[in-house]
Amino acid sequence: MSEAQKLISWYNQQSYDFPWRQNINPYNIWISEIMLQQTQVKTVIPYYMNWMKHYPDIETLQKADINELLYLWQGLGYYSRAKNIHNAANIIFKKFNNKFPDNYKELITLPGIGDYTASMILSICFNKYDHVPIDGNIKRIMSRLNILSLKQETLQNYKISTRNYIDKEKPGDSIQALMDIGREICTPRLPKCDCCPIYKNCKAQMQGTMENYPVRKKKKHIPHYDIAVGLIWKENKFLISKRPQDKLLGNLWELPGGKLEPRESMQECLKREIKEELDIKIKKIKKIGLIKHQYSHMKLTITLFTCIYCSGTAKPLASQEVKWITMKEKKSFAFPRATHKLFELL
DNA sequence: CATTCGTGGTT
DNA sequence: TAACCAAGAAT
Repeated sequence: MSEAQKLISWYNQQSYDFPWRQNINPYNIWISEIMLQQTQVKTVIPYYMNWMKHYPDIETLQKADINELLYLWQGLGYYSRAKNIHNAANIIFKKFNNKFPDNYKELITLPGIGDYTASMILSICFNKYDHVPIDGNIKRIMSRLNILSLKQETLQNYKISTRNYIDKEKPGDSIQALMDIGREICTPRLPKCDCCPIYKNCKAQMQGTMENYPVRKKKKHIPHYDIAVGLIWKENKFLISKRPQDKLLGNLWELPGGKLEPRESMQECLKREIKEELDIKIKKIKKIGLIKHQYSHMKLTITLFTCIYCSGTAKPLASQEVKWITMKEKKSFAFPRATHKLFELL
């Protein structure tokens, strides 16, 4: 029995029944694959269920409002994924006449779909053999099987080694089997080699050096910033502003404020930022509390103040949208996690 | 090719 | 508990 056949036979004995595997079609797999990018299965499941309830197909999705999509995406992270899905749905519906592309050339042109996702859709939905999806799980498995050095860890190398484990009749099942092994068995730490159907081929397992692969790159220093933000009240409403589309947390709403500059107090910072961004003046600044929040590439300490609107137009100089809303109305806007943490201080 | 994109789980 | 990591893509 070939290695690929061993995998298939192992896969058939397993029972990982995720919602996107219950009715396999390009739309379902596409949405699940986008959500699963750099995101754990456990986290994705409730978002996926909710998404399918609201947008069961491409036609429903393409005519949806991006703000609604973002609202459902709240808390998932990497928010440009929602924007990309929306744009891609429009392209599929209009340019491809609502027929999901079944070839690499067209798939790869869609926003948010890269080599991995295109190959995954082709393998699972269309049972195509000629494109091998390489993700973090498969990299880890192949790196351990072949004890690859940092220099050998190239996409092409991964694809070549992975081919040996793909059954020509059932490419989709082969890939899913590898993903399941990577997630459940060949884990980054404490891999469960006893349960692995292909452990006999694994050079790292022979040496007992599994955790050394894949080779870790040196970590980058993560900067830390202090931020001051304000709940600016006018009557019973406060001000929120929409973040620019193509930057961090694009299209999400937040409380106005900004980064502390050298030799500046937090209160001075808040006044300056609000003057710069919105051209308004405030009074009665009072500290509420602070939260810490970590992104992939920076750490923030955000101090929350309340204050009273004094004068000015509240016209955003940076040309992003602003709104005065009541506390009740805030639950119909999409905010990033950090802003939700700030609201919890109240 | 290195950075920039979030958030929550895990050790 | 700080560090690492998760079904990557875009720039």
